[in-house]
Amino acid sequence: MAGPQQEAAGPRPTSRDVARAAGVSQATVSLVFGEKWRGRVAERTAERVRATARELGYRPNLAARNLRLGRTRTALLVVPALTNEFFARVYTGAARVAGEHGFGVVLYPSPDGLGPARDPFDSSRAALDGILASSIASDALATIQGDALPLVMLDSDPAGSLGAATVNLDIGDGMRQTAEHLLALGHRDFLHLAAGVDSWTFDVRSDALAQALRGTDAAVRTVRAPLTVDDARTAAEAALSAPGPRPTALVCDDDILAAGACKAARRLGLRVPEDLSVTGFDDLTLATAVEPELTTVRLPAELFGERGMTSLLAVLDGRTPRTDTLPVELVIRGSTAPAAR
Amino acid sequence: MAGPQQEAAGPRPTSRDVARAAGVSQATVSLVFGEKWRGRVAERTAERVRATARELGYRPNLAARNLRLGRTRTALLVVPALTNEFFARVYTGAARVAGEHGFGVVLYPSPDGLGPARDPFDSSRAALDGILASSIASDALATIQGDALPLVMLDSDPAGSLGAATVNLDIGDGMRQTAEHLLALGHRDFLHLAAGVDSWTFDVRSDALAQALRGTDAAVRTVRAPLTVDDARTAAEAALSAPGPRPTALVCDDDILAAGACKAARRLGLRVPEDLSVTGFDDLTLATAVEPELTTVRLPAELFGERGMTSLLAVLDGRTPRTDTLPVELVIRGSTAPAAR
DNA sequence: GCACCGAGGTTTTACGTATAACGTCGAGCG
DNA sequence: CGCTCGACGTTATACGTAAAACCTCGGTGC
Repeated sequence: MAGPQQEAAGPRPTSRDVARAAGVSQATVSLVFGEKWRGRVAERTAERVRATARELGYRPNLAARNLRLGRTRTALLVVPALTNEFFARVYTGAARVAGEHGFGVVLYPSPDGLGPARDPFDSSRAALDGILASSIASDALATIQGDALPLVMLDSDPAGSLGAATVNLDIGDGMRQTAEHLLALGHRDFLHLAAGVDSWTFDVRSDALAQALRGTDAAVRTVRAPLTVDDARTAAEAALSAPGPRPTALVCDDDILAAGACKAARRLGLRVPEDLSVTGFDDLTLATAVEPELTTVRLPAELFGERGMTSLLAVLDGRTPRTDTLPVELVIRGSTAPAAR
Repeated sequence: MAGPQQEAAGPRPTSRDVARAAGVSQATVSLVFGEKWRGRVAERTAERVRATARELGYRPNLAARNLRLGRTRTALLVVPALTNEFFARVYTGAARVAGEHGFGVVLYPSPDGLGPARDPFDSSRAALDGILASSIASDALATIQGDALPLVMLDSDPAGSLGAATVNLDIGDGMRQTAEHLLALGHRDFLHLAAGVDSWTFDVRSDALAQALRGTDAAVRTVRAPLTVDDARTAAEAALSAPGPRPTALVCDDDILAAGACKAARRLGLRVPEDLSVTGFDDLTLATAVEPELTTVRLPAELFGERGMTSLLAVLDGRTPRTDTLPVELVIRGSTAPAAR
């Protein structure tokens, strides 16, 4: 417990303190800690400096180093909400790559929106080198815009691009795979349960679904709901008990919506998948926790974050990152089955 | 789109550039941006400075400000994994409070462990003012220890405390409420499905459960499993099909484990809750997504993070934070029922 | 008429580090 | 012996900001 602590509190020791105690100049201390002392400092001296530093509990002052070097090795990740497992996984991937390159990741503060009174960047932007932004967090984009920092977008609308590099998920293809799977099972009456936010991703999914059904005799109706189990259940319950022919396939934009839809079905006395096929998106933990397990489009969330951070690091390095689109994969489980006759 | 951009790239303008362009001294610019210019700078001048700054696209250099002020308005949050919804919610609460006080939050890098080769603090600790650490992330604690930074613990073992302020969740009471609920339903044969990591929180839960059953004729057996749905299902399946009398109540340390346990029961042809009562912990999204909805102990995750950050800010402010324990609440849903005779 | 004052600035310095530029000194060599 | 050279350090400076200390000047009280 006694360890290498110094005499209680006092201000943190600086490189100058270490230098004085070790009988060398401040520059030498800096060299030793800079990992760039090959041939500049004798091993004996370096070891003495390190020992002294340890004794004094010295840690280089990051703020000073950042100022001196003009870079901070910190990137900002902008996502709507970490409580959504998808974005937590994006963060995980991004943070891993960042860490491997000695970078830290800061999150856009207060994802569920603190009052718009303050400019959130003013306070919580620890000095940054660059920004990795999910386009879903649309409200934050305006703030980012004014910024002259290097920017990489995650899944941005190619049309409305800011000229920034982008990493995409092939959401449209996921929707296509889903539709073809359901068509092959004989489904013709689709209900599309979409997330409440209206963004361009809604259009991508809707268009892909419509495209896939074109040329068939299948029809689709769309309902929107906020991204919670309860709201999805309510919306699905209403839609499924509406007059007219009941859909046999329920395509959801998210596993959370799908889970809610399954609950709605059960309340209405419908069996999944016998009476109603349900599909999701993301392949969250949720997808295999519910019964039946969800047929869903697996999105490579970690990889998404990794690629995004890799691209950002490339930009910071002066290189031009390739703009690529990550493939997605339909995972067929127990929530889909042949359409009832 | 043309907005207040300057001539393309070039190095970012500094306060000196703004000063020169506005015909004032650098100090004046600093005063204007310091929000502390009441009576020091005439309104006319201040407005002129602001206009010039806007025109040049000036943003104060955070690294320099941090160095000068000796504080960074940044706190580190140490949690095991953000993909666990509980910790994502802790983050959300902490980030909200931090944001309200102009603080940013950095996360301990690469929660699922990058190679131990590098000291993770070296690189990704953006210059910090303090640390908020969940004691669950035990491997990180050693690293933190050497640090002279202000520290607040989340749910720390009171015994092994580092003398740091602590915010606690009353996990033991949650377990007690669970046990009493099940006892009242007539259950006498308990199985305790615990998370795989062995930390002091395991002891807290085990002890509380044992304590609650003391004086009754009930018995409990314990099984451990890693914190995933699949592992929990496997472990529960094995335990439930073991020889001897089958437990009627399955107490899980986490909703994820409980979800896995429910799947195990279904595989074995047991109905939940008629044949087997199952309880969880945390009250995650999962808890109401599965069927039947889980009886579980709701932990105030956001509040937990908020209180922790509030305490940390108090410490940074030189005040002594009160060490309190947050109450938890058993939420009774559909996964528990009277014991079968 | 003069000391005083407050408003509205400016000059100067310090924060802790990294590194370019500059000694110093003993060894090697023609 | 004088000269160069590499190894090992040191001195000096800059990064961009905040703020203490210091000027200047017109108005005021006596």
